[in-house]
Amino acid sequence: MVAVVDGADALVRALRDFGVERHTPVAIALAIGTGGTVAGLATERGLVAAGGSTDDVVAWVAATEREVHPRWVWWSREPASVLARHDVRLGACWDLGAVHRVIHGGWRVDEVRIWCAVQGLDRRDAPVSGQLDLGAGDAGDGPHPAVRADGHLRAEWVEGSWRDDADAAARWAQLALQVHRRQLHRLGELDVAGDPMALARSESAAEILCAELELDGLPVDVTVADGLITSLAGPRAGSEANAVEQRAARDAEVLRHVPGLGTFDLRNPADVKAMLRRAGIDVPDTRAWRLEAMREAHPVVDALLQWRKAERIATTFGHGWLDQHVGVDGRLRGAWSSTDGAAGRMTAQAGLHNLPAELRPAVRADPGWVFVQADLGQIEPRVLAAVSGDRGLVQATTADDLYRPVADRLRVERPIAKVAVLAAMYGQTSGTAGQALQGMERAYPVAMQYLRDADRAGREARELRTFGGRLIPMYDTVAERDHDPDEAIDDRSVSAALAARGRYARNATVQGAAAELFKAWAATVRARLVGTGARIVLCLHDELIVHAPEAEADRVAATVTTCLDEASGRWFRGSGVRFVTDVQVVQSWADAKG
DNA sequence: GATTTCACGTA
DNA sequence: CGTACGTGAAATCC
Repeated sequence: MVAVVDGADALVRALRDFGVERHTPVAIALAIGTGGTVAGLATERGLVAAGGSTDDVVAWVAATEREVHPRWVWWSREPASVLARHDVRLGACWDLGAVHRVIHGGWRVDEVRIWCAVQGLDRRDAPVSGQLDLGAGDAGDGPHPAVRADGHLRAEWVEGSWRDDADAAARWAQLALQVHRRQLHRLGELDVAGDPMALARSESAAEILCAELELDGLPVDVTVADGLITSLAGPRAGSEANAVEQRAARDAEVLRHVPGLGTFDLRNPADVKAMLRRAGIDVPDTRAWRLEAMREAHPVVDALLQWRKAERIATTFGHGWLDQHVGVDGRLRGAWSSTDGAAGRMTAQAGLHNLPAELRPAVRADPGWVFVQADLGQIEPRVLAAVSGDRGLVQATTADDLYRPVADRLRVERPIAKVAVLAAMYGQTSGTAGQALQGMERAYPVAMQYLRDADRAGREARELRTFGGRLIPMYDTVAERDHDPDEAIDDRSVSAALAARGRYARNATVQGAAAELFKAWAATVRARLVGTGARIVLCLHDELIVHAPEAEADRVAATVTTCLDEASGRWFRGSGVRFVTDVQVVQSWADAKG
């Protein structure tokens, strides 16, 4: 049954006919077509097809949000982007792609992968675009117009043939609802200590957050940015010839320290290595940390390191970067991914996640606005305490500075304790960490056992999930080496690869759980800020920046703190672990003191 | 033209 | 012989 509607009241009325009452907990699938002029909704009892102007359709969805406040189910974040562009920010959602990544790991996702996974189909058999859809799998009408008799999605539907047709959009939404049911079932089967359902919800919310981060952007004062870049890398080049001239001038500052030794391309590491050797400095590579120790050996080293710094700004974060990624409205925008390939951290492009500290003064709140900047303190060891349940480590989290009680327990200085804890989590065995690790083993055996189990799972390429239930993908680097005929497979390289996998798995369990907590926190903050002027404008692994009107600053700061308690309470229910955040209200990112 | 290597910024 | 990511330049592969 498909109800065709042409207004907000009609839409809500149609939903009521399907048993969806005001504020009943219900999932409604949503597909929004071309330009937002077409929307299809699906409930368990019936479908709704809506068509009109973009403003109309957006308004109808917004009305449904107000009236029903459902959990919106969609294939991907696209509807959230469309709605956000029209300033409609929804509350709860279920993103099939995000949940797919939880269940199956990795970051690549599309409708075909999602569908094949829940239907138990082989993706390689799926029809591809351009192929005539007349194969054996296509005999007669199936139960759904988008699904072939062999169970695969029809290529033209995957490509978006439904987008101009409200009725078809409703059918597309119907499939989303079907996938949602299957994902719920699959999550219910997972055997993990955490709460996969809660993870699915917060990972879904992170997708909306990404859509909004892409739209809103990070406030940047272009004038300040321009000044900083100019002081660090020189003025904006007026022409290509001018740019070449500037580069040559920068290079000359280094090369003048090695007169008569030949000419070297500073952008070519092999050339740089040769240059240094001529100057009497022999290094295996020319990395900064290695050259740092050689600063005194020859003046060219210091000049080179300074050159590298300026070159970095000039090439990656120079005027070109500013022009390309910062809009005329003073917003730095890049694509956001809610999940990286390994542990599930958020990633961002356009330099949002690796902006050099020197440029942070340019990240400024608008006049009359402020940044509420918050970061999680010592998140990884606290998360380790929670996921492992090590009572001693849990006890240590009651301190503002977790490393203090750990140091007391290990009977070492605080810096040693810190190194020991980090070494355990990262799988480091060399250096000064080795000795302190012995103490860790005695003091926190449960946490250490947890890490060792992860390490072993990684070495053995066994399936491993984070506390919340995300599958950690295992890349079989040993097998990959087998395919390289040039490389001898000696025992050393095999054991090195195994050790690397162990470290990867060890770290991914901790980093992954931390990423999940962070996203749950960010999602909670986001939900709490809907309806206010404040917006999350940056997520940086353990740090959150909210752009807020000055008058709302204190309230937002309190919200950020409260939301951490809420999120961690849901995440690590009853773990007794204390999570802490340092919240600051600042005008510029550079003013936030770590 | 696409992929790999080196380097370096962030957490 | 601590992990992850994105980016740019040059070398390298095809």
